[in-house]
Amino acid sequence: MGALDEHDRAILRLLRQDARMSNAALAQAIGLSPSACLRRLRLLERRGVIRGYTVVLDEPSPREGVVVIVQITLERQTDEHLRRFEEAVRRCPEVRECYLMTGLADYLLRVEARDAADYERIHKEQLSRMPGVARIQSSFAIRAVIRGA
Amino acid sequence: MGALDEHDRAILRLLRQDARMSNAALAQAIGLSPSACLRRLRLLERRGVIRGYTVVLDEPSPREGVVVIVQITLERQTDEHLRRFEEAVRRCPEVRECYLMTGLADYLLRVEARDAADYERIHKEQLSRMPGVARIQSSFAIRAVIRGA
DNA sequence: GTTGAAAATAGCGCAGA
DNA sequence: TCTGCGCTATTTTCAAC
Repeated sequence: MGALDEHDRAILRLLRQDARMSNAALAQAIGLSPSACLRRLRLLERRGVIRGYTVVLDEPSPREGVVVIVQITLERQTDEHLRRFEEAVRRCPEVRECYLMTGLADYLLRVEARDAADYERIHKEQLSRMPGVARIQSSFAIRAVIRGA
Repeated sequence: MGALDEHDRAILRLLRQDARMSNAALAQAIGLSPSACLRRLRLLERRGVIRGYTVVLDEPSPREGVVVIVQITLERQTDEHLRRFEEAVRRCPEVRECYLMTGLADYLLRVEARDAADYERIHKEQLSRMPGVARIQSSFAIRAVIRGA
């Protein structure tokens, strides 16, 4: 049931590049009729393969921003709790990386903010409001020696 | 020039949640006519504020290898010690990111290895031999939710 | 920023391989 | 079951105000 065929993969590949392209253009690109293409798309959404669509914003120039390593502990570690938290974290553009970890904390995040005040906003408005969050521990990077994306 | 007003921010906030929502719905949500809303959207795209749109998938594109978050404490934090350590860490290709941190540990690294045995080799032959290293604490990532470079 | 009209698109039922 | 076709409501897009 969980198998994606060639058409499904083509849909995902194209939408990754431009999620706002019309279904008509999408259909033509993969060589299907618009209705067949749309039906596949809705099925991918309903199956949960596609969680949503988001805008890619212009990133603040990497030298200016401040990097914060955030360790987050959830109240519970059930599949449902993990799933809901991850869904929220994927929608937060300031979170550049996120790993489910072994050890004390559940998640390790790399967050990029413009400055300390901006991080305070992200902490208050985004991180602390994510579902199931029990504890947030933030460590500021003084300097990047080797920088990620 | 670079000022985003309340309407622009509303557009970005809504598109972050669902980039495929229709311009008509977007316009209604922010209280503007569809054409005014679309003009703002196109302007945000042309200005580069909006870089693009992508689909949020259930799983990040799978890549091979295991991610290990490594916290390293140095024996001393003098400039010379930091410099020599950083020089060594830059030469180690398995270290994908490295930050000088506030808090308990001095450095936080993201290391990518092929598997656990490969990480053991990196730990033994590279990390533990870096100059001035007092303590190495490794945490394995179970899964990448949002993946870095 | 708004209105309105024309073109394009989405979304749905239905029939066929 | 999945595809393609036709139809209608909705949406996009552009012009004029």
